[in-house]
Amino acid sequence: MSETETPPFRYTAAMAGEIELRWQDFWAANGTFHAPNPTGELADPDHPRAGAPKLHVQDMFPYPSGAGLHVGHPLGYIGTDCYTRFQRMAGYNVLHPMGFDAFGLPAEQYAVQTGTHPAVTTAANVERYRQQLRRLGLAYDDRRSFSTTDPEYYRWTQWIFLQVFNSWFDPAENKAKPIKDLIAAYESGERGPEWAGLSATERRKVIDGHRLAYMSEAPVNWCPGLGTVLSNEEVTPDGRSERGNFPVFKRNLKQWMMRITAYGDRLIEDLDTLDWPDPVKLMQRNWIGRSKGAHVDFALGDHKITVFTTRPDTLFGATYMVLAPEHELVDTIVPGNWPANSKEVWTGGHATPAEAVVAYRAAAAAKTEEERTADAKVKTGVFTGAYATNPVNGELVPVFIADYVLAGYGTGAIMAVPAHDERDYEFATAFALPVVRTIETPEGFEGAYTGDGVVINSGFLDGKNKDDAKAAMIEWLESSRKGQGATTYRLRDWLFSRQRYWGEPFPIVYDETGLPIALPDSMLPVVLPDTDDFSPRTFDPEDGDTEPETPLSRKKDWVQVELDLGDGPKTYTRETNTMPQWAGSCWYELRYLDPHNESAMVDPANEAYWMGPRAEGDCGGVDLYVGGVEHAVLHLLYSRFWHKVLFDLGHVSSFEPFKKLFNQGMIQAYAYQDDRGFYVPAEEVVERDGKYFHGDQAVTRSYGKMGKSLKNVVTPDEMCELYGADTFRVYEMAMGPLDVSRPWETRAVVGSQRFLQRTWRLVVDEETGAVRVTDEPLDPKTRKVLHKVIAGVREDIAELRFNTAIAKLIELTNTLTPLPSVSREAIEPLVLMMSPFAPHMAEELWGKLGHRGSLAYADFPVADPAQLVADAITYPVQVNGKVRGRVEVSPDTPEADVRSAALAAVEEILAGKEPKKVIVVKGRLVSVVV
RNA sequence: GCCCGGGUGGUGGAAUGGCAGACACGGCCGCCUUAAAAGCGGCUGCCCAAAAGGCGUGCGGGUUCGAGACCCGCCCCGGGCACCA
Repeated sequence: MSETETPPFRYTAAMAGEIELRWQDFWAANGTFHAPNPTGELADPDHPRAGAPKLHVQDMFPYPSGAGLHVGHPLGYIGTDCYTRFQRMAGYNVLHPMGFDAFGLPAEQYAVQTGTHPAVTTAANVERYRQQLRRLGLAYDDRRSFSTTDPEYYRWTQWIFLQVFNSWFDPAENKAKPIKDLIAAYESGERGPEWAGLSATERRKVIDGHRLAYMSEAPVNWCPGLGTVLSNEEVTPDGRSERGNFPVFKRNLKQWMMRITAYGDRLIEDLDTLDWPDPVKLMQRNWIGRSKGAHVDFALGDHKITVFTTRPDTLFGATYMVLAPEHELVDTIVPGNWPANSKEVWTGGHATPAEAVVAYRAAAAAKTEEERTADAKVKTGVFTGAYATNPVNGELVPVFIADYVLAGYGTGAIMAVPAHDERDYEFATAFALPVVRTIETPEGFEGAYTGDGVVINSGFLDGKNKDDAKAAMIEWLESSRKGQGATTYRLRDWLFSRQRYWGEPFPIVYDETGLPIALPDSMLPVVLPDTDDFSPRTFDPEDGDTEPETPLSRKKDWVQVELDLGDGPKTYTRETNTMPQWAGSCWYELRYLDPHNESAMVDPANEAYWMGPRAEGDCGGVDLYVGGVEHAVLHLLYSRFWHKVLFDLGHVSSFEPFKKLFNQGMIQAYAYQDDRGFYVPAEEVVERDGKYFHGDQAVTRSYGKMGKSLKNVVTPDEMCELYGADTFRVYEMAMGPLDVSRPWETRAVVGSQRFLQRTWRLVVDEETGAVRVTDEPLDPKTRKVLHKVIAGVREDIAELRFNTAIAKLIELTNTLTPLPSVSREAIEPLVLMMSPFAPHMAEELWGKLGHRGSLAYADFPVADPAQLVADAITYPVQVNGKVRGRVEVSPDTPEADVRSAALAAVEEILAGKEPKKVIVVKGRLVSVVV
């Protein structure tokens, strides 16, 4: 292409670049996108949107990785930018901030490899991200940006930790309360007389046992390969670490936990107040895994085995019991010899029950998680030799151990009802155990019947239905002290400490008792100390018999600290674990509201304005939160939990952080491998006859994520260079609905560039640069098109349907292009409507049209309802479902006239046949049946 | 196995139960040009040489005057969960 022959005033990539950088400077210099707060440092009563209705829109902030952004990353950011630019013009005071989730493993691992401090790497990556995002023209309020690694930010992360630490959960009111209320209750004697007899240290232990953040010596997920423990959520179903894919071992270690299980009910029930995609709600419900039922005690000699069941109504059908192989009572109940009538299949051929148990445990332990899952259909187990008593009918039932019962769920023991539970049925079939039906089962039904029906063989429950029988049985269990109604959760408490360097330090020290002491707020932040030794001790990934060692524990001069915490200067030992990466992202939506407040996490007035409930029963929260579905459980569950604690303690007025959630799709790409399996640069591959070639070599195509190693990365920087940011933005928004994943195709970007060029050309003469717009009114037909487009575009953007909004703008542009003159009446609304998508070009054209300053606060066009009425309606006429003709009539034509006109239009096809039925759908079509 | 999504031209995708394929990419043709690029204009679901016509939204049934959309039964793809008592 010869540059010299391109018209001098054409909208080219070079011109776009010049315009874009200039407007980015203008916006920054004028603080165009600053959003005013009701109070405090960011209040601005003179702002055009001060006191206007608010709209808080937020993206899931990124971890700033060393690789920078590829074209897939900003999809959601551009989406929210288009949406918020539109809503700002439509009158809202818009909060649209961006920050960085900058603690985390990659910077630390890079530090271990290179010696570069994570703070240095992180700062450089954040700066790179900022530049890339700025180049896209994203309209953030830059005063509200922060990184989770800023000490001024993590000061408040630590403060929230202390709020959680200094609280307990009152089940009576189903909410968190200050721990000092609990201490007062103990001191007043209202929680029993024991308190008076306890030593100071014993009292602290009692209190610590109630805190929402507590230390526990409990089985945790120890990952020697990473040198750290992991939360349940960070372990994959096959027992490996989500990061790094190392083996994970269950070990008893003393760790910090957060009592998220206390919030199980509210985390489930409040989902109903949220405007979230159903699959995400479902994933949260499943993860929390609430089941309602009962605990039932089965007597066994002097012992009792407590089981959890969701089907207390079937207790009369419990014909055996199963304990998890690891259950603590197993060794106690095993008798010396097999009882007389033990079946061969029960004993597994072993001489004594003890031998059988040892052998089964060894076999179960040797199975990998994968084998165990794969064998799920084949039930294994062994008889313990013991019999327990069914409390409801006094019958003796054999007690088995089997690995289909999990030690970690419920009580690790079940009553087995083969007639009405599929797993129990399979086991009973394999071990020749009796099946007693307690619910009437349809004739000819084989297997376990889990449906509803009339209760039978169940004494006082007979004749009831399933639900009534459940309630009656729970009542009976409670009154006869054989059990009680109970709810269990799959959700476990949140393991909150990590043995890593690059995270928030805990604001906790230990005194000589070894018990934790919260530092006062005045000592925050506890700054992460400098070091050149970043790595936790890591081990052979397969060696589970290892102990964690934190990087901070090696900083002896930091760990030992002299403080005056009220009773004179004393030496304390600091907590050397750090918080998990989730901590910083658990509350960042709140800090955006009041980012520089030094006396509070957020001023209550600012929180109430931006996030407070709008109506009775409204949960409040961010109005629109956009991000990937991969955070459906982890991040979204943890941040909901923290938000509820802050709500209970009175720090926020909203009880959910994110009112509406939107999951954007992924931009994916093709990758190509040669016959050796090596990836070849995707941009060098050409297609011939449906096959793909790199040079002369045939290559195979695969489809998935963009990645450096796949050699298929396309960056927004390249797109800005080749086409300009506006073209890139329009392309990403036009290529499909925001929530759908789709392949990237660089060569298709040119379509968006042509569209912007055509629009530009409507205003600017490409040869002279002169503005071509006239003040002549539009012809009536074009005016109708204009208003129809305005109405459609408004609706589409409000519903996040950017692709169809852009299609309508293209249609309008294509309608205006062939007209002899370019009317201001059409051009000004077009420029305003394009500004959410192509903001730089729109600003530039707005200036050329004679306006001063930015259009960011100009009124978004509104359609004139009078113009939305069509002049004429064309009715397609169907005969037996096929279109055979059409008639054009004026919109107010009476139905009878439409009908006769339509019949006339298809007279030939009817060929004299009398229509059986004629249906006139007003404004739509006419359907004739013969 | 269970629970969610989703299958529409060569491609990305449009379509409150009412003319399937808007808009765009690609392709073909034309204008402009010494030429090419860019730009502009036209054509572009499939079958048939064309017209007329017929067939078309994963497959098979159904409801309806009318189904891409609703109902029933399958197939395929993507995601989540996976012995949770």
